[in-house]
Amino acid sequence: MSMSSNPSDNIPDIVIGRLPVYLRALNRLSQEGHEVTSSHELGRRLGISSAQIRKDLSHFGGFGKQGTGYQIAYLEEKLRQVLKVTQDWEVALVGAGDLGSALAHYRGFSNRGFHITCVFDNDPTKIGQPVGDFVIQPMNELYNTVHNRQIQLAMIAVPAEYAQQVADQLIEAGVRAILNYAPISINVPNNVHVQYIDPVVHMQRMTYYLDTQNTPLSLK
Amino acid sequence: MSMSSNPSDNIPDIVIGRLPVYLRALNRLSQEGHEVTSSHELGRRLGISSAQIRKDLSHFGGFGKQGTGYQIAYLEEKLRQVLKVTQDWEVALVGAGDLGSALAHYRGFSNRGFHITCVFDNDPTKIGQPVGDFVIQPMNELYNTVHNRQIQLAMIAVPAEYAQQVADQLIEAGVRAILNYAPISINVPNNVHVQYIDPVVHMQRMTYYLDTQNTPLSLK
DNA sequence: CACTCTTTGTTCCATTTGTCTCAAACTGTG
DNA sequence: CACAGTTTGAGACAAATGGAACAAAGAGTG
Repeated sequence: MSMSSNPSDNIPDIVIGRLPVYLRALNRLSQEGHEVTSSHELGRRLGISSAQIRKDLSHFGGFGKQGTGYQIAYLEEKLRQVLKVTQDWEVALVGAGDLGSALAHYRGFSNRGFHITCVFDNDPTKIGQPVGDFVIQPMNELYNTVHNRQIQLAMIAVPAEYAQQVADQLIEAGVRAILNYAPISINVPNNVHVQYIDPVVHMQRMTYYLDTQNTPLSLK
Repeated sequence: MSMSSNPSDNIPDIVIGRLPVYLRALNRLSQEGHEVTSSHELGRRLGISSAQIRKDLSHFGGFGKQGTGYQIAYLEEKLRQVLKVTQDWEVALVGAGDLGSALAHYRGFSNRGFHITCVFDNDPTKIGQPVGDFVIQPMNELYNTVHNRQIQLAMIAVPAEYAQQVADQLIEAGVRAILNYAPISINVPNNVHVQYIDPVVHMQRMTYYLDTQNTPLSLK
């Protein structure tokens, strides 16, 4: 019973989805010099009820102590174990346009355990060009590179019309989790996970709540 | 009763959150030359049950026809009305680093109705520099610019340690919806909406489901 | 050591969310 | 115009999610 993070426990996806947010808040708390925290403090920072935080964490074991709260360093370590981010992960990037290049240069990945170690594009003028510490490879090298290195994570940063076929190729090569920046939904088998980042979708989720007013735009 | 998108109906947030995804799929269907679709077809494309799509849409009125399905152009228009994206929206961008610059240059916004029309940064060496069609403004101009133009939408692309104070300034100037790229949770009043984009969080939501294996990394 | 204060983890309950089912409506065909 | 085949939208039901409440455990105080 001391085993934590047993996938057979069938933890709801929605709970897993919150854990990275908790982890991020804990990182910050320890950066700020704190050593202990409570579900109440975390909840206040995150805008989540303290009961929910306690319940979420209790799925994986009792990490806190009554009367005291949670030892931040300890809880961070435990959450990293649950999320499997104690190890580093290699990530394949497909698409070396504006967005892909920005992702390749983004400094926020490596210090949190994700390393883009190969970049693919189908544009002949880009192939061979350096991006970050690597060289852009042609698409026909995708299978071998990803398969041989057993890369399980990929980011898609190609136009929408290519996203599905890129996803198919990645999955065939062994990728099991995709962060999709292309503005389109993709179909994948049940054992493959997808997360979507489309800024416009995120914006459209908020405009519903705003006041309509004819902002006079001098835009062509 | 012919009014759609009455906020007093109190539509669940989770329903609103799916509408932009439906809209995106409809855009694509019409691009592909289709004129009608069905909840079944949409569901297949999006990996969502057809019943859910019908129920979500029925919150806003009967947009379909039995035996036929949905007229794509009509449903697109209706969803745009519900989401209030028939009009264009001005967006303020705070932070002109790598990420902010990439956002300012991203072409995917304007053709979907979002226009970044001002950019702010606190770095004296950046102020006055052109970014896209605009010039980077100092932070002390934020209030007047945002307030005078009645800008309701903003993106935060500054380091985590500045995100909260930037959010506070934006809200004071009248912003009601924030797309936060800073890797930190921010506290806002109830009438202000926030969406988060943190690629690492999205990645960490997937590693839980992957096989741990010591990928031998030759990374320092 | 008694007493107060704090906080966790669990259980129970209310609410929310999603799915199933089906009557009614529409199309197309012969 | 009858009939077979689709598909919507609504209502009933089931599953999931979130929150309230509380016993138990620990810390601090005098």
